[in-house]
Amino acid sequence: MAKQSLQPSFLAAALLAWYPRHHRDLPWRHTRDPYAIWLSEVILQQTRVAQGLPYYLTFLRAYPTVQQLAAAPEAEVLRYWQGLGYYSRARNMHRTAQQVVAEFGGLFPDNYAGLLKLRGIGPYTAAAIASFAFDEAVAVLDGNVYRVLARLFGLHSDIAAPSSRKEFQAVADQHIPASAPADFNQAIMEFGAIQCTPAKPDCLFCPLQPSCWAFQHGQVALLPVKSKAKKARTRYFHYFVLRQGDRIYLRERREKDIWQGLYDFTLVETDVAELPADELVRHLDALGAAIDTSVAAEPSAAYRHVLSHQKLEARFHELPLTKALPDATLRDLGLRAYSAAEIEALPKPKLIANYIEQNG
DNA sequence: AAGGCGGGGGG
DNA sequence: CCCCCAGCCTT
Repeated sequence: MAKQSLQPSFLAAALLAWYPRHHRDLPWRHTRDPYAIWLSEVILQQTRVAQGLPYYLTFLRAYPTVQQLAAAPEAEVLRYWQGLGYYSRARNMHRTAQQVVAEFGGLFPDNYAGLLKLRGIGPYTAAAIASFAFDEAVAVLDGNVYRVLARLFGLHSDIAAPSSRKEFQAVADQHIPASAPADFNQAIMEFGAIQCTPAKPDCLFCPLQPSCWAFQHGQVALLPVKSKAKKARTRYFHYFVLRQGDRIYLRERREKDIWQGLYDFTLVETDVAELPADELVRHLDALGAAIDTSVAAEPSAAYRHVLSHQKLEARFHELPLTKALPDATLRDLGLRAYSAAEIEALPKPKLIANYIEQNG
């Protein structure tokens, strides 16, 4: 078969022909509302469609407009985000909603450059909103697009390196048609998600197979080039589940660390798996905690929780209190006693939500 | 440029 | 157990 040259109009035509026959029917593809598009794109930034879809529907029902999101308490916004991860996305959305309402009268900027200035909106999300909501001809560059372009054109730059962006963006911008920027962007991402997948791409039935550099050179499995992330470190968390009656003490995580803005129990972190017994006693004394030692139990088995950059090993010490913690302790540690209903409404890391679900 | 930030699915 | 999936912000 003769190799075809991959001209801009040819690639666009092929993708635009492929898209209507293969694309998934997803709710955010039926709206031109920049607010709804923004929400879907932020959720999809680091989340699979199957995982993000229910969150999109629930979130949009809770906050149908940017005004309603802006007026919500941050903890409530985070509670809707619970389980999705990368919680700075929700915190940034909340702050940007407030800015859009306060400074722009509730109207989003209608172009790429204006959108890019907003907190939490980077090159990808700005291009997505600008093209989907406002028909601006700026190409999106996400993981799918990197992969498709690397294979089609034989681009060997490391896609994990920030410096590669310019090269890929230039190629993508060269191929996006001014007549259908939104459909082109949807199509090339969907093509990467369905046809030109990371593993075992469907080259046999690919309309671009004759003009695909990687296929013609037997390098489909070698592209894109991507340097490896470094290994995750292990952290050991020793949680104190301080209970008084049917209430449990929790605190908001405010430090610059994982799970900012979410609630968990007070804890001691060590670099060893087991907390030495004398360490436990010392910390409880420091808390001013009056523990019912007749009920106090051994710590739980280890709960392993894997993040992309950290491996957590958590043990939970169930500690029934005979009286409330001293006010000074509550102040120092930011602790407060919450009822079960209050705890349900608080945003919590998956690890903590799982533990409470299993242990009341 | 490098590091930090969650949580899934599949082999 | 390993691998893969990734955009934005801060430093």
